Amino acid sequence: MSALSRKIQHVSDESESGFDVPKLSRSTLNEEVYEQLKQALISGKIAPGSTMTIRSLASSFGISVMPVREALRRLVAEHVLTLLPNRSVSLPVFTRERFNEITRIRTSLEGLAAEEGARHVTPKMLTHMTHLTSLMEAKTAVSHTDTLAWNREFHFTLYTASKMPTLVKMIESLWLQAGPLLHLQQRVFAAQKQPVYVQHHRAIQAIKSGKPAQVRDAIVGDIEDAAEIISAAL
Amino acid sequence: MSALSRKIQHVSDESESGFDVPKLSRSTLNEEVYEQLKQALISGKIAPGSTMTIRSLASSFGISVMPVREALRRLVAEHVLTLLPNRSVSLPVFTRERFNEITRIRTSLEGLAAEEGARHVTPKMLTHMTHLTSLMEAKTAVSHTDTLAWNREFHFTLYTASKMPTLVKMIESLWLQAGPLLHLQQRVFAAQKQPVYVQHHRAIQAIKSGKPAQVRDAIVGDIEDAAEIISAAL
DNA sequence: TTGCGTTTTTTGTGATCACTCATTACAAGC
DNA sequence: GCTTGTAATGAGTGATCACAAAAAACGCAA
Repeated sequence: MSALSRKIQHVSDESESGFDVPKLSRSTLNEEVYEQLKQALISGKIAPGSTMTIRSLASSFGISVMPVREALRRLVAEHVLTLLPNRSVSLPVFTRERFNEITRIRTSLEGLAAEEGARHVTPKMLTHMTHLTSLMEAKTAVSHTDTLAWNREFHFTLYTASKMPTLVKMIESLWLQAGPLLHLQQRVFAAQKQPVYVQHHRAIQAIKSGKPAQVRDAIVGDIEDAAEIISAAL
Repeated sequence: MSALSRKIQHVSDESESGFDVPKLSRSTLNEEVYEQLKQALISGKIAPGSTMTIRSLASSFGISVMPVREALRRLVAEHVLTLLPNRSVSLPVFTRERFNEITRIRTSLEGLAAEEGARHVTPKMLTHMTHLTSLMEAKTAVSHTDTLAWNREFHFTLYTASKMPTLVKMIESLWLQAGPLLHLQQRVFAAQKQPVYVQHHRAIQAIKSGKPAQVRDAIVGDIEDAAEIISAAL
């Protein structure tokens, strides 16, 4: 029938924070397309500046235009894609101004999430974060994709602990917007013989000693360190 | 034909083709529906917690289901409406936790926008902001809707000056999410014999004396003052 | 009256078709 | 040769239909 199959999937259960959402949800085609496009974006498979048409995407997915339409509109609403005056969508090119703006917003929001998250981190989360950092620093050659995923989980474990779901969603949106550039950072990081995530360690230590403000500083530093690397390669 | 008519609207007057004036732009139905729903939301016409069906909205608009669908999905993507497990949408009820979260995010983002905007405000913008504030403080009885619109314009004039478009869009989204509560604030404010927008004056003075950090403080104070009022009435 | 299983209706999702606008190609005219 | 009007193609928008799942209504038995 189609390349996309209807599956039953778990929707972020967030067990300890006890949020609303139901345990099971059937995925729709437009959600599948949305996820696929998201993956394509963060893995850099889509060239910035390129426009995409509904029909071509639909035919390549083997489905009709409607789910593609909704997925694209959703990404536009999330500021990941932009709507051209022609009403066609494109992946915007990242200017240095836009990158700097996103970075400043990120330091503001993720700083808040980190400081507030630090107040609610459980010991289990902390060991998880420590584990993730050690994984990232392991000498064994790992794929950039994995490292990126670990880094992401490190940050969002902390952010989710803040119990500010709206804030976390906004940060996710920002990460998605910056998506095409994130793996660029990873490449540079990996070029160093042994990448050391100094700010991660600072954050972990600050959490242990119960200094939320220092956790904020560490996370902000982490973002700015990465931004510097990316900005140099832009 | 339909309750929503396609309108021709003036967009810009710069005509490079000699004299012929108005550039024409045709709005789509889903945008119309989106705007209508937005207006209904910020004017409090939709009860929090109420669910809305695509078909009923479509029939009341006199159009087919598709534009309504897209408009609703867009509002969901902007976190204004929520998607229930049934896949129907509803206007979420505002818990005190959610309101506090939104307020904290607002102080963070609008503080940034205010501080950065203060560095780029033109004299013309400043007089405009002063004028808006005096309008809001005028003794003559004005509608809450007007006051709300003036307040909104005051803030966004400052924010837009920051030249951070992504940031401004995110703030707009937050205002929309808080929309149903904003006119609640206005009602309380109007209950005072003569509302005085202290923080507005502080902001204006700080802009004049070139102290962006103080502008930030004033705007943050404005948000927190309003939040206190709303929180008390929640 | 209450509880439960069945039927009917409602509702969201996706496919297909028709329509309009934008863009391009092409050709006629200056 | 360059410009301009016109046809052709492509692409987004919206209407209608079909389908599946959820909700509501109903009926029957305890």
